[in-house]
Amino acid sequence: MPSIQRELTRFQAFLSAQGLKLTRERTALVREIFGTHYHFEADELLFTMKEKSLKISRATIYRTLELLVKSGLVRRVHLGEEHYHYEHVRGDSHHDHLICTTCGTVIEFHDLQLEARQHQICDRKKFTPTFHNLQILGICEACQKKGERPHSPDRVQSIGEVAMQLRK
Amino acid sequence: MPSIQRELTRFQAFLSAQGLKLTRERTALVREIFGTHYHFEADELLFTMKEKSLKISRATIYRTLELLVKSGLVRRVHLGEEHYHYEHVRGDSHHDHLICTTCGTVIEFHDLQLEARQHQICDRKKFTPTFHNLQILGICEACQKKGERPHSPDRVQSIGEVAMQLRK
DNA sequence: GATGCAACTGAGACTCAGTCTCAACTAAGA
DNA sequence: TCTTAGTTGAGACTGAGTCTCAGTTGCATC
Repeated sequence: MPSIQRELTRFQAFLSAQGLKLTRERTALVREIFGTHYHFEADELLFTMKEKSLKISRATIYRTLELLVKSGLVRRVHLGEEHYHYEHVRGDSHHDHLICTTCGTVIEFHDLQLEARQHQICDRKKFTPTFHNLQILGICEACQKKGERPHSPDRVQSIGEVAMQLRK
Repeated sequence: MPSIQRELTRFQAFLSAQGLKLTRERTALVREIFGTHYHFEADELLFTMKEKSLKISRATIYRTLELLVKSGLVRRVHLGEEHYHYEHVRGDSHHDHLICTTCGTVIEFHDLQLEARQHQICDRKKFTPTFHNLQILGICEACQKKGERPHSPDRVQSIGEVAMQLRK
């Protein structure tokens, strides 16, 4: 069970440092986010909160997510769909994603050798990197066992595209 | 000067193979795309065509881009903004991007060692990759010389975000 | 060159994620 | 308890992209 209390305390500290308030809505959202999801979407939250009869408007959800991102508790990521996804920020910081195009599972990884090579490439191009973003799309172990075949990679260049094809 | 004629011929071949037609609008778009831009956006095209008094509707632009992507002449990529970008497909196939967050320059690169390491990671996770997507954000050589400082990378997790901050 | 017709086009309505506005409400310090 | 700045929800708005449909056009055939 995740330590929601710790997240709430950190969020409150962040808010009061900014002269902002910890409201009923913000508390409910933090509980929801850190209580269950690891990767989640804004719309998903909107839906879950409605289901739990906690009416929280779309504007408030987006506003709270923005604050959570600013506070460093949550991170905004592109996981291959058109829209944003969010994920909890934990002790370990940067990581990249393997995304299963069949079941949508997201596997995180962090590889020093890969990062080192990226830095070498930047050096060679005299480019000073500040951030990078890598997603690898494919089929996860479980789906392979179920006999899923990879979607043809030909012509497919963006994950958004894969995601769109999946939805059809 | 790029070989627009070759692209046009290839596009026409693709179209007629599908029982589709090479119209005035499609020809104008192919000329525009292969005549100038290397990386471009749908909206940019809409604007340029209007400037040249070649009235081509938004719907037609998106439809033609879809056909160009299907024909393999053009590739759809996420270059860090909310919306899509497109790029010419040349002989060399896959590559990744270095994107300057100051001036927007896009530098392409392809690195076998990097790809090999990605495959190793997938192997270890028993993940079958079909496609990947890597953007490295930072400051290009020219901007460094102009004394541009990198935008703080802290909290910044998606390029979309960087792009949005740039626009403000 | 004329004809037929399937494919194509533009205008504008629509969608969907996300943002903005504003009047009514509320957390929290004094 | 009072005050007030910050917050909320409803709904209008935005911008990229899609869809629809009536009118237009490329092109194979005669």
